[in-house]
Amino acid sequence: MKADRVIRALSALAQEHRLAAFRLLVQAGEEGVAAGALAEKLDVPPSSMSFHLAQLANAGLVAQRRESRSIIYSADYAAMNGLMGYLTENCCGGIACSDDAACLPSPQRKSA
Amino acid sequence: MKADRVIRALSALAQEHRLAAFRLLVQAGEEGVAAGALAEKLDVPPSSMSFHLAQLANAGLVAQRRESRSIIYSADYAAMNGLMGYLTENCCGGIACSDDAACLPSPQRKSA
DNA sequence: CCAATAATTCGATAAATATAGAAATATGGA
DNA sequence: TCCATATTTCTATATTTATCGAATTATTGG
Repeated sequence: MKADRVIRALSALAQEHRLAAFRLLVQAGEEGVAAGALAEKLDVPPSSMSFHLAQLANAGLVAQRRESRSIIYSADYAAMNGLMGYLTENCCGGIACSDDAACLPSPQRKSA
Repeated sequence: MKADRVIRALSALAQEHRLAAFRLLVQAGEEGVAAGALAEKLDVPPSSMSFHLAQLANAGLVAQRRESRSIIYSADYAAMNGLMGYLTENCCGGIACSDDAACLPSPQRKSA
């Protein structure tokens, strides 16, 4: 993952409503949630919600698909993984990285 | 980890120089890096670097200690873990979370 | 085609953030 | 004490971001 994209992802998540929306999407799974439903659940005007969803989409954190009149958003788990990986890259300079308290469980994991 | 603190952490990381600084600190480990060394390495004026480091510290992502004339910054790995955990909480609604392509390796991990 | 629904884009304004020079604060050594 | 070093705080300015009503675009059903 490139630095520029990581920053867009972090910026996208660094906002109350977007963070809340993303978490709802993470929990919703592949099925996703409609834009309007998110707006209602978060008590945000539709135009504001749309603005925020556009940022999440631009950062590649969510996918969108039309379903009849609604536009359904869903979390992109691969992007989320990429973000985590970038932050923890070369954690601790390789030393003591398996130490429970000091570092992440599996910082440079590529796949299961 | 509380939402407010998560947002401060994400905001802190969502900036070119701060993200770069944090990554250097993550890689440096417990030893840490002096403020001036970071400023030089990132080619940022000392006052700007100080501003950015203050944000990282305020977000709880880094610790600082004085060592003679220098102030040494180091990454707080526990905070980083907390951030990751928050983002992936209840990933996929519990379904298919072990699936390699769909979700994180160990999203709700509490300790090793 | 027309009305209703769902969402986005536009536009104007308010608020927060980044930048960096200058001044101030701490530390260590001669 | 005086000077050099290391960093932070102050201050001003430029830039970016958030908000949300109004207008616009897309879809469905009558």
